[in-house]
Amino acid sequence: MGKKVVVGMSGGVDSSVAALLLKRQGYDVVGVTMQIWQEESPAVTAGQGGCCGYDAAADARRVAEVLDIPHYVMNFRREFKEKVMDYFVAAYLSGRTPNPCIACNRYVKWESLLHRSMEIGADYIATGHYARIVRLENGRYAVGNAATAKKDQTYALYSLTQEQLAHTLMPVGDYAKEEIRRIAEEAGLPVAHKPDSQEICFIPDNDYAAFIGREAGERVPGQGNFVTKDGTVLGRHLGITHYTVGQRKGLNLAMGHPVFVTEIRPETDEVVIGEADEVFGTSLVCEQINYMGMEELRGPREVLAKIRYAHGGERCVIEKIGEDRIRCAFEKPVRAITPGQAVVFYEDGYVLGGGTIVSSGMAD
RNA sequence: UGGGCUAUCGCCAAGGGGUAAGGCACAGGACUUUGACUCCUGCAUUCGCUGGUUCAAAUCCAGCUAGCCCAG
Repeated sequence: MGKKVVVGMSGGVDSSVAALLLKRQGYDVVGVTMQIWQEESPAVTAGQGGCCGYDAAADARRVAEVLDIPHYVMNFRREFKEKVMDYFVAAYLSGRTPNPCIACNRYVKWESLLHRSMEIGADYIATGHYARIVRLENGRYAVGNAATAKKDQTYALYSLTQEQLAHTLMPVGDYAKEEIRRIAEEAGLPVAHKPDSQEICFIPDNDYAAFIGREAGERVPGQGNFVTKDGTVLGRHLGITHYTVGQRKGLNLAMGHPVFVTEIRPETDEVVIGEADEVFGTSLVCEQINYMGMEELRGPREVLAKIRYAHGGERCVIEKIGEDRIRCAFEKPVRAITPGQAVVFYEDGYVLGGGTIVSSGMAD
């Protein structure tokens, strides 16, 4: 028997094929579906696919049967609630825009799932992410770009530690999405044509402001003013949790031309509105750094940085400006640098590291 | 209550006799394992009200109403 690997099976095509590929490679594969959030009625979540849909466990079990591998369901609801949902709400309450997928990967999928998998004797955990684990010349592990830039998910994986990477497999990263679907189809997997996941899994109706309202109750900031950079009041807004930097829709401001959120001020409950060109910035500062491909950042270094999922990346120079603080100066202005979102640094197609954006700026 | 001006979609705004542009906002969809952005589609049988002229009026005429400006 080969090495034992626990595959996190979401019930979607990608993780199903991950299990299939690993089995073919000779691994001793165990399928595990994580229960992570309190399921709503089937009517609400029906049709949700991929990452954490309602019928996740059922679909995963059917796939496991076809693959003839054992399948278990592990309860991670407490971890998910604390590390993902609570973090998500707290970030919005303080005027930042969180990325729950990154938190879920870091704390639930890797910390919790990996630990429990080790406990049951696994050598690795595997997921259906479109990314590759690479070993660099400096001996360090890093997440490398998937074969298909279209689905690349390295951005959401920048926070993994060396230890975690050493015990992680991502077999799907070598293929394009179409190839994965074709493999699933040829193998007769019942989820071959299941739609891709999208939106925030624990907010099926996508009304995240309402979700925050239910979760935080009295703590939700009330209405405030829309103001211009120089303080002119343009109107009232529904509360800062309803907005994010770069946002245009839902402002209800008929200025004659599109206007955007350029800043959120939690201290005064103000949402600053500006022109399209005012949402661009040329620098940012990030914290809570995770070093991946590089062991440490000593001098200034030119890298490619992504400031959101699905961002093509922009050349910039990163420089350490404090313990756990990096400043990033972009070659060209980038749009909507948003506190709370992650910035991920790349070099030669792999992740050097990344952090959480705390502020943005123009010029130097 | 002397004079002048203006009244067209939620906001701004074309149109000056031939059968209601456009922008913003808004709604729906696409895209998307985060929020956004972006893209596509939709959005006044009707032009302050009432009459009149005309084959035909948002467009011309009259009265009314409302708002604005200048005088007082």
